Amino acid sequence: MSALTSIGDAAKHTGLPVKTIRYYEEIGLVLPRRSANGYRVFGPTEVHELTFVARARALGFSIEECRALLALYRDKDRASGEVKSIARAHLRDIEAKITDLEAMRQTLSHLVETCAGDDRPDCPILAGLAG
Amino acid sequence: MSALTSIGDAAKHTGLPVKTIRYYEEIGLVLPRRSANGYRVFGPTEVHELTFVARARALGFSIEECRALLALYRDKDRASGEVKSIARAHLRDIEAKITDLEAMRQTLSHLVETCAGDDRPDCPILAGLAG
DNA sequence: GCTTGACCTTCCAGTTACTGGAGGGCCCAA
DNA sequence: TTGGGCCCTCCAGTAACTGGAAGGTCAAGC
Repeated sequence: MSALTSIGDAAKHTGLPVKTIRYYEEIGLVLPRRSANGYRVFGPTEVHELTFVARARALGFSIEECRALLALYRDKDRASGEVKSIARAHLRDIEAKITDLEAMRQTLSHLVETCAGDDRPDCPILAGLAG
Repeated sequence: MSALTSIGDAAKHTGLPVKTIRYYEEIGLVLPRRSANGYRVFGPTEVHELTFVARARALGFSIEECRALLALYRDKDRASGEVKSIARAHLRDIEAKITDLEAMRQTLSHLVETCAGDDRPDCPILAGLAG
């Protein structure tokens, strides 16, 4: 099956855009080999790594966090504590973002509810923003 | 009081960094006048507009949304319906982001909980990312 | 043998909203 | 006159792609 794939096939397997896979190579995240004609060639390892990165990105990890996680993923002798501490730090970031967004949602939904939203100029939203 | 202020004073009044205020001028958002020596001069109107933008940004509105809101803020004949529709669209964005982040938090906190986080290499977090 | 189309390649520019820094004026107080 | 604290402009960098131009490769069809 997935012995050696082109970038297009790797994209289909991972759900990542072709452009993104090229970008990941450019920044040294996942490095394919090259065939005689200069085309990128992805082995099963590289496809797995791309899948790994795609999932980590979907969980909101930054590229640098992905780089660190990928290094641990490759290192069969890693300590799971290292992985966990990266994940926990990211989890805190996510929770902080949720808190911020909840506050925005609260304020904004209140403003939206109190605005008539008709042809008249009076507007509690603008008034709220003006302070 | 706030008759005419320098950029530094405008920054203190609005809580915005000086650099950000310069940037807002550069993109045509809030345009101060200039004094004879080339320094920016902010009247009460500009200071109010900067405050308005600062609040809108704090609620997560993009610069382009701020530009639209500011145009409505300036237009005393606006229809509040226009403001409300911008705000409601943004509210939907915020809610969508919260939903995404909640899903990430859910998945990630589950992975974190199941990881021993010690010196051993076995790691449910990495396993989960690998799929 | 030649063309067509779907791949693939590189390189360059743009996106969002700033942020940092270099290099240099202006102005008031000691 | 020197110092410090403002102010100015311009340039480059950030994160993570994304779009587009210009061109090479390869198999299928006429």
